[in-house]
Amino acid sequence: MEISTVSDEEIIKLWDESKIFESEIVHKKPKYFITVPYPYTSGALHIGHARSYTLGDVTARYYRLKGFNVLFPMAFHITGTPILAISKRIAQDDKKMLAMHKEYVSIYEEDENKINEIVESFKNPEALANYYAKVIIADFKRMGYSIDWRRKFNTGEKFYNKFVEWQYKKFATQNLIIKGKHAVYFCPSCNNPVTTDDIKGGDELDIKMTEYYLIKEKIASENAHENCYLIAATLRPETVFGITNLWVNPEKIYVKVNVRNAGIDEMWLVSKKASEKLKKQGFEVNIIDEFKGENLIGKKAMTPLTNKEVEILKANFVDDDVATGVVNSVPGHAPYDYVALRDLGINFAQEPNFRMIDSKIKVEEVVKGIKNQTDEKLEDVTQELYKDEFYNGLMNENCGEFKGMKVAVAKEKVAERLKSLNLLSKIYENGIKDKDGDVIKGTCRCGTELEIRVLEDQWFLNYADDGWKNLAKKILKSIKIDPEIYRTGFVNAIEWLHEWPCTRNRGLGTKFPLDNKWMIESLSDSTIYMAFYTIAHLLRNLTVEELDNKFFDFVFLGKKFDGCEKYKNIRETFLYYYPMDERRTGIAHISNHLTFSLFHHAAIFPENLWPKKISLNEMLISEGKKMSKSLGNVIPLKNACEKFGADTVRLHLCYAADTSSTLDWKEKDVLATKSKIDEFVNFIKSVDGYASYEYRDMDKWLISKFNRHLEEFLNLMDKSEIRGAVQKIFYEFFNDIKWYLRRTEPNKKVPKEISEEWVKVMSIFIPFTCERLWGYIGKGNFVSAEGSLKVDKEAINENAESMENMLIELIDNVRNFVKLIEKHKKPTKVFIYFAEDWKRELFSEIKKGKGIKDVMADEKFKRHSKDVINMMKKTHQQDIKFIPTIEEEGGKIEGAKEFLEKELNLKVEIDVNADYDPKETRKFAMPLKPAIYIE
RNA sequence: GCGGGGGUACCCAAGCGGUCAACGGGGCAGGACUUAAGAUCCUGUGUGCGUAAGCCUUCGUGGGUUCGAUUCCCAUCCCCCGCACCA
Repeated sequence: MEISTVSDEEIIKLWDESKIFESEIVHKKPKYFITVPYPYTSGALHIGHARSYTLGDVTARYYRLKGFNVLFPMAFHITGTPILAISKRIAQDDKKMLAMHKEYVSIYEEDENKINEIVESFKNPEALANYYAKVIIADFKRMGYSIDWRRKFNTGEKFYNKFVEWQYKKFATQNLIIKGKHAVYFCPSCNNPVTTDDIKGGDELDIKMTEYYLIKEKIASENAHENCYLIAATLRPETVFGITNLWVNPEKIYVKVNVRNAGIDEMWLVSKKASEKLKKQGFEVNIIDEFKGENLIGKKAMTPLTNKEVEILKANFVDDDVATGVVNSVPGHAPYDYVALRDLGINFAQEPNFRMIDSKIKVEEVVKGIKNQTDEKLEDVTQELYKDEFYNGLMNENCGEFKGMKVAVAKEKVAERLKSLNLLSKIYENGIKDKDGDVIKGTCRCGTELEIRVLEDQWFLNYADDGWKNLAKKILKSIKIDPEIYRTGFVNAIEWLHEWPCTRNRGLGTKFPLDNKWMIESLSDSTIYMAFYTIAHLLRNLTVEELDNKFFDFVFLGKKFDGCEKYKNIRETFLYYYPMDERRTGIAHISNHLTFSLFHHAAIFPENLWPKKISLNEMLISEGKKMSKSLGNVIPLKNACEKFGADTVRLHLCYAADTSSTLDWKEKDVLATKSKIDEFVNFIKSVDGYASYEYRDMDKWLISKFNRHLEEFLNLMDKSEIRGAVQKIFYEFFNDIKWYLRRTEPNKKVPKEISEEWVKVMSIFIPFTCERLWGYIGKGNFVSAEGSLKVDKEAINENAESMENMLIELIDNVRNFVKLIEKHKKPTKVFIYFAEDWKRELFSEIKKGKGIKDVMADEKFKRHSKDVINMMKKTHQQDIKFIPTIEEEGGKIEGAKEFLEKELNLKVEIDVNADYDPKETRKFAMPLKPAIYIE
């Protein structure tokens, strides 16, 4: 087949057949193992996904071209609830979900019936995952990704489960997994915990739960033997120092309940509704007595830490369905309390502990304009005051040992203190207050309002473990981060990570090996799977039973067992590819996935197998806006490929922005990239057919330029500065080509060697185009399989480049003057003069690093002292690379005389001795910068 | 508030102590080619001045360090992202 004319699709087929992207051990060759996170198979890929993958593929191709044995694998993530949630909603005939997936499927299918049939099949989560995996593979191939597909798998497959189980058993033996309490959203009618995917509007709304601190305030009881507490709920435990009274709603039902706390029975007074919530949130609660709130009014309770008796007052604004229905009144710092007391006509400002936080904004000031406790503005001023106090406020002398502490710090400290005195507990409420003070509560997709339950036996990865943290820090020290600016992100992430709940009640993936009722959470099963890639295809030949702990211990850690010989090649394969040389992904993953990956590598693998480099890129937006379904500006990857061609999409993703800035996908710019590729094709084709011949000067210049750009290109690629690399080898070299063509017209012969090398390098970015061109220029095999790329350093000719540069600048200069002169008369002739020999000698002195004093010692310079000082001021040692003789300069211009005359439309007179110099312009001439006179 | 990143010409965007009036792309204007359009190529594109190698003012704003700052330091204003159990 004539490859020079075939379509992208046919090239993909040829690549597949030739297996050039399948990597096998080659001991003589250096290897390069690069991965990009596997996609989640719940929908079609869009152009935003393609950025990381394309940069990953470009890197893979780059190293392949440099002669590395590259492994670039891919798999699919199906762990977690989203796929299940979609299936369920499709099964329930959810219109929105159906429409969305019909749209996705219609990207790939034309026939309406077929589309419906496929979406119908999505009722089965497995079918959904498989379908999208299939189309993603097609998309990746269409994009020309050089992936070794033999290693693909999905995270629900048995052999992968075995691998993850092995990993978690390892953590268990290292005591890195702990068990504890964890609050979750729970749907009472579905009878299971829910995640974002099950919450109505969960993907758009920010549904969160509110964590209330329960503060136990001792209250007298008829029974002197029991410990009885009024349980006030607050978001601000540090304000206990400012409590002047308590609020209870007289109209609502309250209860006295027996709560068993750490084996001790206590009596709590809370609203009846609160008692039910407490039960659900893991408290052992028995109702002893039930009464109206008014029964509590007038009684006194003791505030903790300060041990002050305060009175319970009535307040109708207290909601018995929020937390406990008992509220601390802190008028000095809570506008609501201030206004409520003012409404009651109670004077409280005399209380010695009225003010307990010093900050700029004062409660008395913010409430000035507030009419009464139902005023809507109260919410605004509360937020304003709280924000100021929290971030800028300091605890004052009323706060005992906490005096002088920042409020933000004191909040934690006071809570800890109360906890240690057994005077603090927590309760969770559905929803969090938004900016307007409205509580947005989570509702299950089934329509039921969610409640909060506290799970007692949730499993956590204990990232707070000091030993583990230190290992993660150590790994970070040794790993390369590109661009380096993101390193602090990792430092912070490692520092802040603590217990991470790593199990879920539901979802696809791997069962938690220590407790089979749990599933491993989706971020937690994807931390060291890069190691799995190296051997995934070999494991297919084994039975699942064989993949036990011994097996993985041997393959990954080298622990031998009887019969391990059989798996020697698997161990060898792993060791050949590991450690991973590079992981490429978006910066959004720094705070979780990537940092988890560091932790897990550190815990499982020996130091010599830790990953070597993480390369990162920013996100992508479209025409200045974030891509989102609601804006309808999501561009499916397949559509982009069809519209612009995969090569254009690839090159544009590489060139349109630096990796560390957001890439704005603008159609206008994409089209410009496309036409640049067309230009490239035309150029390479125009080269065809010329045999090698004696190089002319301009050929040497072009070869020099090419090699210089190539050298810079290699440097930039090694630093993952892909945009800069493209600019050098494509855009800048293109400008050189244009110049070359102008200079050598009409004899448009470009050295064939350059076009070959150029096609090779460009195949990294635009592989389809280059594959065709490779065929066109008569090379066999695939350019994508080429494994050599060398800079011909010998060919880089600094002097030739400088001389050509002189010419370019000369033209510029002449044009400038022509513009000026044209206003007065029509120029016809240009005289060119060259710098006198003494200037050349002076340059050579400067180049040697001589100073003014050294130079002035010489009589021949002293004569021109004024000019010498001037020149030395302007000219720096490092700027002087080459000092030609007058003859060389003259020769260069002479050789280009015809060209100059044509370009400038002037007669050119080369006056080496400046015999005719009416305005004495020769004095302006410098080495490599001839002077000109125009008339 | 904390943490991170950033503010560069009409727009996007590189530069991160001297070669910078500032790479590259887009746009715009003029020219070549063409019956025309398109494509392609060339030229120009901060301002004001100059028939001669320059001068003036400019890289958010205001200071400072330096022989020299778009680049370093300080202050200040503005924008974006993260602050978690969500993939």
